[in-house]
Amino acid sequence: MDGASASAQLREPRTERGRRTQRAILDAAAAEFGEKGFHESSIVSITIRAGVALGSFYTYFESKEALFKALVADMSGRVRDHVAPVLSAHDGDSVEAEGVALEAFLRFARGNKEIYRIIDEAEFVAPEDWRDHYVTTATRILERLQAGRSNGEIGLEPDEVHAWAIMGMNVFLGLRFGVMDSDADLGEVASKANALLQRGLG
Amino acid sequence: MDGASASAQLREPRTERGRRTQRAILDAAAAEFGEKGFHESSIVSITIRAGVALGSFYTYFESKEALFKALVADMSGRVRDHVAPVLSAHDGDSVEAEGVALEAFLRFARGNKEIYRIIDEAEFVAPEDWRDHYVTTATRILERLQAGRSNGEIGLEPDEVHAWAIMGMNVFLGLRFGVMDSDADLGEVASKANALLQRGLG
DNA sequence: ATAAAAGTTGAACCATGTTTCAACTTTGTT
DNA sequence: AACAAAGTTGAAACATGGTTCAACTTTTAT
Repeated sequence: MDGASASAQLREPRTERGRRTQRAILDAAAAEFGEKGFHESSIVSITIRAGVALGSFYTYFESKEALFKALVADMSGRVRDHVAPVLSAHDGDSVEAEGVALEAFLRFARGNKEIYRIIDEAEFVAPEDWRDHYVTTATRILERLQAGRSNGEIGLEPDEVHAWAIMGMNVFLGLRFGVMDSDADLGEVASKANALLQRGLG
Repeated sequence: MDGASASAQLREPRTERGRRTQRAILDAAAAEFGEKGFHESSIVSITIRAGVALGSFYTYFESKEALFKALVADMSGRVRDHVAPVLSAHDGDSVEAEGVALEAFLRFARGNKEIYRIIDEAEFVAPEDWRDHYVTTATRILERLQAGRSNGEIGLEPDEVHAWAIMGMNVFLGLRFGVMDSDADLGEVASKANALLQRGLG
């Protein structure tokens, strides 16, 4: 998490020890929120898990909500950072690129189930941040589609509708095959979904 | 809400007056949960909104959670009851049928934003019920696809992957164009999404 | 070595909001 | 009309858990 997005919080740590403590709280919180959700999680339990005293929490975070928001920003960035390199390494067709992005996303979801839940729960706990995350994601998808369109690889004028449709598809597939089911073959899921995008049902 | 799905609750009302009170609580709760979400809503506030005393709540509901669950079951049924007739009135191609279902769903979402939020929030408040809702919905989609496949109207062997992909698409389009944006032309959204399913991006 | 700055601690404070309950009122039945 | 069953009421009990704070320890800088 960078300093900019952390504006709502208390002081950033000034020493190495402080940095470790803040990190421990952040990690403990990710695990706790991921398992129990925001409201079932408690600061007491998070600080115990982090191995620090209750009071230390307020040295680094203004409130339970501020912590959650910091986490959403952090996670949102991590998803992006996981998908982006896979995407820029790929140099095929741009519809295919969506399949590659989906597979990367599915793997990320499976490997980071708690992150997935945190972003989802932000819809209710931190609606602004949730909205930002999905608006940004949809915009990135749309930009890719538009690039593909000018290449002539895409047969229709891409639109916000298409971007949100693809994003929704990805999110639900992540939930079903990444999070709910740990055994599904994610490559296969991605390629089936991609075939749907490529050629449709008809 | 029917008696069967209400098993977790307290007594069903035995008189007309009781029925009215329970209904008032249910309606007030739908509005309140829809606006504020589960945790920001309070029973005090719900009963005030319903115009009944705090204590009356416990005549009809075991707890705040039981109320929420009753509501999820109720809403889930209402979505189904809104989409089903539209679907059975339609007798065209089965890919087209998905477009019709989507448009009905979008209209429902726009007209019942609170219901939408309640089902979504159930992922965290009542995970079992949430799961039931989406598993059931995906199953219905898959059955339609399979029927279309045996008609020869669908060019691939349909799968849980396709069902969840379509469902995710629908949910996100509902969120973006039904709930977040009250002006979008839902017929247009549905037909763009349907064109995507019909012929793909390629 | 020393002082200031940074960080740590956990008990106590406090706000919020769910749930209980016993007295009371209305409705249905004979 | 008289009784029982159903429903209503809201104050008070209760639980939970977020937040504060003043004493204390560690780190950093001079």
